[in-house]
Amino acid sequence: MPELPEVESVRVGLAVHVADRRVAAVEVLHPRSVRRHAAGPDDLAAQLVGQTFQAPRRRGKYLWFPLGDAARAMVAHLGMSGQFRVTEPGRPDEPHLRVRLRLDDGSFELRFVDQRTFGGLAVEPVDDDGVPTSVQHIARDPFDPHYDRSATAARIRSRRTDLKRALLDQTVVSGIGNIYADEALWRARLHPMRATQRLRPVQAREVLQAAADVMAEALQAGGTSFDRLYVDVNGESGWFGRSLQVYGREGEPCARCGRPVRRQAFMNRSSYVCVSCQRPPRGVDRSEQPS
DNA sequence: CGGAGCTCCTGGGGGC
DNA sequence: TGCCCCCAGGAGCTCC
Repeated sequence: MPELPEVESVRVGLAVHVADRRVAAVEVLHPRSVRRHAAGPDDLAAQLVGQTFQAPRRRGKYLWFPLGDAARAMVAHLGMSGQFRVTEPGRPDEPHLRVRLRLDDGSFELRFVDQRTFGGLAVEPVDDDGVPTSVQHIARDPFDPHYDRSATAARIRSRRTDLKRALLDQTVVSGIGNIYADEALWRARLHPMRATQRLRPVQAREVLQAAADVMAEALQAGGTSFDRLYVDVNGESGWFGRSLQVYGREGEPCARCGRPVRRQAFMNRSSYVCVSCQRPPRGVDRSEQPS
């Protein structure tokens, strides 16, 4: 699923194609994909046509394209399955094509394709820092030059919840999803159910550093795939899951200790842990269902 | 306001 | 072969 490294790959790929391009026409093929644009599909199109995209920006998993008027931006979230494709006009529509943007004189198209429609596009005002309305509540991510790891660690420890929940909370630290949360926890040898308030400061800092490291490595490798839903902006499958040590590896030996990786139900989704390396806190069964 | 649970959505896969 | 159910999960929303 697209987490920070995947979204960053898309941002870099799109920068070449869309920066300084003018929007000639917008066609919304599925209203759900623009549901975050409160004024509706026609208004979205009207606000975009004639505008020029500036180089795309990103915070966490949000991507946005500042418009030439510098007062607004087109915000994009890929959700579970969103993709951008840059194509020539006339290429057959993808089965899950949701929004088509014709750029320049119509010589090429930017297509938003999204099977599960968890993602979407909207046009929003930006604040003095250029951050769109719907992104303002999102915390800075570990790649942000103003990201403060110690402050983020303190914020995690001030929460009254378990560690994985805090890592997934985009208002605490952004960009981390289920996959990189599991990877970071494994690297830091911390169990997902550890109480945030009982963590030592160094442990909170270490799991954040592990998250930053694993995401940087994934970005280097071109993002993570294993779900062919994700392709880069030109439709080429270029993402690899090779750096994942625990996620999706139920029953396989832990790369550190050789004991089998376990899959545990957590927050209505899956967590992959080595219960030998990642000691469960008291009260949590080491074999099954933590919550 | 913080925390937790619910819900949106679609296609693939397993079971029968 | 066909059908049903479960699963994947980001994040906004609601409720307490």
